[in-house]
Amino acid sequence: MNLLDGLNERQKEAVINTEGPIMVMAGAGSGKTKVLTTRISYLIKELGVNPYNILAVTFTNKAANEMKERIAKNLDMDTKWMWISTFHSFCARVLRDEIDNLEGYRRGFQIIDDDDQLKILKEIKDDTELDFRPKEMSKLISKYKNDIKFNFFEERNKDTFNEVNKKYSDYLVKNNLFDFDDLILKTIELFKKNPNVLERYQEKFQYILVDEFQDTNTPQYNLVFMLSTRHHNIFIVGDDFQSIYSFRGAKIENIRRFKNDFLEHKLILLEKNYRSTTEILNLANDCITHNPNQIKKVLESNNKSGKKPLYYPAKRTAEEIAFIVDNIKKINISGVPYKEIAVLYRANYLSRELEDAFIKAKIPYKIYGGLSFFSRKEIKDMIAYLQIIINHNQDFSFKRIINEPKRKIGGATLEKLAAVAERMNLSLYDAIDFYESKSQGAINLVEFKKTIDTIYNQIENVRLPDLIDIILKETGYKEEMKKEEDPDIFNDRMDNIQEFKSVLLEAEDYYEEETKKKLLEALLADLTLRTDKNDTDNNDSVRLSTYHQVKGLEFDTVFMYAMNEGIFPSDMIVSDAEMEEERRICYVGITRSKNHLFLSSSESRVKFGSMDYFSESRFIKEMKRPLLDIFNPYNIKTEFTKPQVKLETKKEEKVTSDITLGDKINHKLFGDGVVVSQEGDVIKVAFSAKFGIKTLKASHPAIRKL
DNA sequence: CGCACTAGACTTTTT
DNA sequence: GTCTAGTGCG
Repeated sequence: MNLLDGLNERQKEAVINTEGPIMVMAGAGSGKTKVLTTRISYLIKELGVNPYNILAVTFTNKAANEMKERIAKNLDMDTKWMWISTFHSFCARVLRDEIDNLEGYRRGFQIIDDDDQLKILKEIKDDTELDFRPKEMSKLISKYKNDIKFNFFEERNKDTFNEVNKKYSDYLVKNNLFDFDDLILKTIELFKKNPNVLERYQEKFQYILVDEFQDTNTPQYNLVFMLSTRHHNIFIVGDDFQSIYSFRGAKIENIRRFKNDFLEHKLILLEKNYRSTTEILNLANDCITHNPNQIKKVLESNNKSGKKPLYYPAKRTAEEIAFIVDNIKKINISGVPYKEIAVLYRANYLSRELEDAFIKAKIPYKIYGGLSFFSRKEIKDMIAYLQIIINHNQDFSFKRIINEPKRKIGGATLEKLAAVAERMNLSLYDAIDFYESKSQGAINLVEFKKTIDTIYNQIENVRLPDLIDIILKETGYKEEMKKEEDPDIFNDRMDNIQEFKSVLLEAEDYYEEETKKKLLEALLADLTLRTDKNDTDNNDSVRLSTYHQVKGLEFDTVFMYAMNEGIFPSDMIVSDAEMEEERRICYVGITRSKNHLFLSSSESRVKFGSMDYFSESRFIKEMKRPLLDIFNPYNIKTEFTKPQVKLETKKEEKVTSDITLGDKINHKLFGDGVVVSQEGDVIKVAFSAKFGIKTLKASHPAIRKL
């Protein structure tokens, strides 16, 4: 089969124009991934380019893996070793190979995540007189590193920042650690200070491709720019309409910068949308026209027609949610699997109220967001153990697990040990040999060292998953877990560890290093970058998540929940530029749907524990009415009335909700009856023979307790 | 050292 | 409402 089959003219153009800088502006659903993967396949198959000479960078592991898979399929070859990766793992890979050229760092460096970063900052706070909030500081440090502007309220805060920032980066260098931002920055530093190294990579990467270009920040742009100056074959794909990560430093201006840096570039527009119905596209196009500073661009319809998006302005969240639940059921019965349905919202806290309703309605769902698999405590502990086993000198990991499980090695003992290490210029682990004391602490330290040595001596002879079992047993970790946690949590944690073991099993095949130790080294270096959420189980459930998390995905049916002013757009927005980005988030939401789109709002809702009133989102107000159908169960005018009645409704709900099993009640229409079942607000009532058993809402005004 | 209690935060977050 | 960081006590 020909690679180019099934591509439209524009897409083909983007594939076969292999030489020189190319900028592809690809609208939502216009076949961007297809173009990227076909282009790489084309380079290899038709032009005979060595895969090693191609570099493709993305932002998520998921996108990188998907590209690899598609190319593997196209060319029927193994692609796991190709340079198709996230910005961060690309940098990690370069740094691992070139670390000797980077001053201050050594082999076996470790990458830390946000959690670790916070820990270090707390440590700095405890060790100094500096007064700051670690969480706040970590945000500032990241902003600083990614060239994001920020202001200090007071001059002395600036001094504090500078001092903490200095201490923090010294800490990282001393402990041979990189945070996520460092991976990019230090790679740039490496290239700047070693022109010969840079030249090698410039020479190597004859073809460079960048996905989601509108999301690149300044350092990422600089990195890509540096690499491409030799061959100039740089291919970027982006969509300024979908730029929603400016808070992470992403700069739409990079598109303009690219035009200036590569004046001879060729521009290709992909505007033909293959995803959504005409009705959905019309709404998306209408939405984005309200951004004054956006380049005009219209998604062309695929002439696939469907239903108009349906908007429900509810009075109460309960009604709004009932609308969603009802429609999910209907859509599902009509043949759409749950996993093709998504309920999207602006912020994670909005998922709670939905979750309760989904449980009651017995709709399978999955919430995305929250802790990633690799940031769970037990997993991080296991990683730290592996780290310390193969590299005893990792003080950072040492500190994490020295008293985990509890070995009665407390702050005092550790401080003394740190002093010894400092004096003799040793790692904490090696300093144990010189810790001269007869205290219990000393005995415990030696005991710990023995345990680690015992495990170390076994690594070459066992399979990696078994190594975890050995750690669990030898260190007493499992026993302590069993003792400390209640059975449910214990089982949960063991399940996670089991999952981790399967990751290790996979790794044994994946990596080609000759010793177990080297294999582990390579794996551990990658692990922190594997933040993909537990995405593996492909059971059929509705997806609940934020708009940000579904960028790049598509669903048959999308619900846009809580379309209220102050929620979406968020009330944290202050500038016009931010409001435009907020509108782009709305655009991203709309364009996720293929066939059905539902939007809803509620006049009253509970935010942070207290009831409040919200007007409908400006994004709804500004949508041209003919593009939307309004759902109106009461058949009254849909203009919002001001909420005088609301407090009463609330009271009523409280008064009547104490109806439970066996209660006698009166219903305005059905007369007297007895409650025969109750599940939350949902009750079943046995009325007289004429009406039989009815399922009702306990809080309904027609019901009165007798 | 580890707990229990209180005060405060609470938008998004590809890595 | 719910989580978590920080404090203070046993």
